[in-house]
Amino acid sequence: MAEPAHRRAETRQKILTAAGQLFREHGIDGVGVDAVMKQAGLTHGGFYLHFASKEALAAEVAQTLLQRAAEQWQALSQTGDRAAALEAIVTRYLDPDRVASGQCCPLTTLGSDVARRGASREAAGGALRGMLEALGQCLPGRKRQRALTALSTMVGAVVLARLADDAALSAEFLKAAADSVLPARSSKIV
Amino acid sequence: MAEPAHRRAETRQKILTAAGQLFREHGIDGVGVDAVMKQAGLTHGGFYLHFASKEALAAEVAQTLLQRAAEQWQALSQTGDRAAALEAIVTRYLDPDRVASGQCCPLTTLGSDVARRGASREAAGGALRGMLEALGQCLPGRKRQRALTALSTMVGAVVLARLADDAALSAEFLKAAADSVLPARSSKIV
DNA sequence: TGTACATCAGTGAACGCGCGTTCACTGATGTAC
DNA sequence: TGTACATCAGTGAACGCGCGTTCACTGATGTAC
Repeated sequence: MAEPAHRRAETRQKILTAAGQLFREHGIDGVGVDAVMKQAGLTHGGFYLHFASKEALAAEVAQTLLQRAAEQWQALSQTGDRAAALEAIVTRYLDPDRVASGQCCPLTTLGSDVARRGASREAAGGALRGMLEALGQCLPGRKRQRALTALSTMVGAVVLARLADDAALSAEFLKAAADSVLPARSSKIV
Repeated sequence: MAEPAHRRAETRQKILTAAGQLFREHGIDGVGVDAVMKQAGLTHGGFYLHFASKEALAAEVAQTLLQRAAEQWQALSQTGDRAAALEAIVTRYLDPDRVASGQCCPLTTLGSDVARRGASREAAGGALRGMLEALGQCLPGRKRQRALTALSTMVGAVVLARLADDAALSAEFLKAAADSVLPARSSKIV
């Protein structure tokens, strides 16, 4: 089988995945169409069979990644008890290996690219609202206030960890953020 | 008078200032040498009398802005009592007007540019250490831990405020971060 | 089952624009006499 | 004080590379008979 339409969609997906990886690693301006296609195992000419322009690809990548991130948080926030859900979200988000690879939150890796292009501004807004909602469901007390602070702390920690020039400082940021957002944890661990 | 050497240094400074403004606003890749020179009131040809390349300019801009930011924090942290110093640092950093303009912390506006270019990586590290030190001097208790968290929260709040697609959400992030870093304040204001 | 044809995803050479960089020239400023 | 000359910051046209985009072509896959 492998009907043509199916193969086509598969190739399109391969391009999206390749771009998602490279854009987060080197920024949208730091990656050419040819590099994306090469990573996807294709040659650059075929790109325009799947996307109208590089800018259109960038917008779709940003939107897809942001939406997926928010959905993952919301899924996690609805399983198990609140404390466990929060811990799952936070430890995954602040995992040093994920931060070191380009796999981490698109807010931190594509944030400035998105902020500057009008394109996916509202996708970013939607993702922010989704993530705040998910956090709010896991947090006790003044949910809104705490969710806003927790998200800021986590995003800041990842940004700073990626910026720090030595691994020890990076780890300090991630650990301090986790301890701050998960108050119970500081006694659990040690 | 206006000896030639003096004028030359003045022009160089004008270019640095123009670049600092434009790079923070549109990203390093989003601004051409001609735009920088135009903003400085010159034509693009003269650029290479002052800098070896655009990349060299970018490195110097990043380093200058990062260093200045750290020095300002350190200066503030040594004046007055601790609580006042902390409040001065935090309210200035999270001022909505400064965030909305490109004037805010270079960590948040040039962060990803710096992280990706090897160039000014260690300047960023130095700035981080300086800012943590300044914060630590103003905070009570477990200084290191608190400084790491406070910096993450403030940086994250600014990043998210710039990313949010509506002004109300931006303001929420900034206010929540200020209230979180300045615990006394939540009762003061209301 | 086998052959001829149609479709279309993918190829890779070529185009052209933008931008970083160079360079011959200008013109203002400071110096020598 | 005035004139001729030297210096050099700044000008703007031109160059060339990189990269986004186009297009004529290929070759594999599926269909008709």
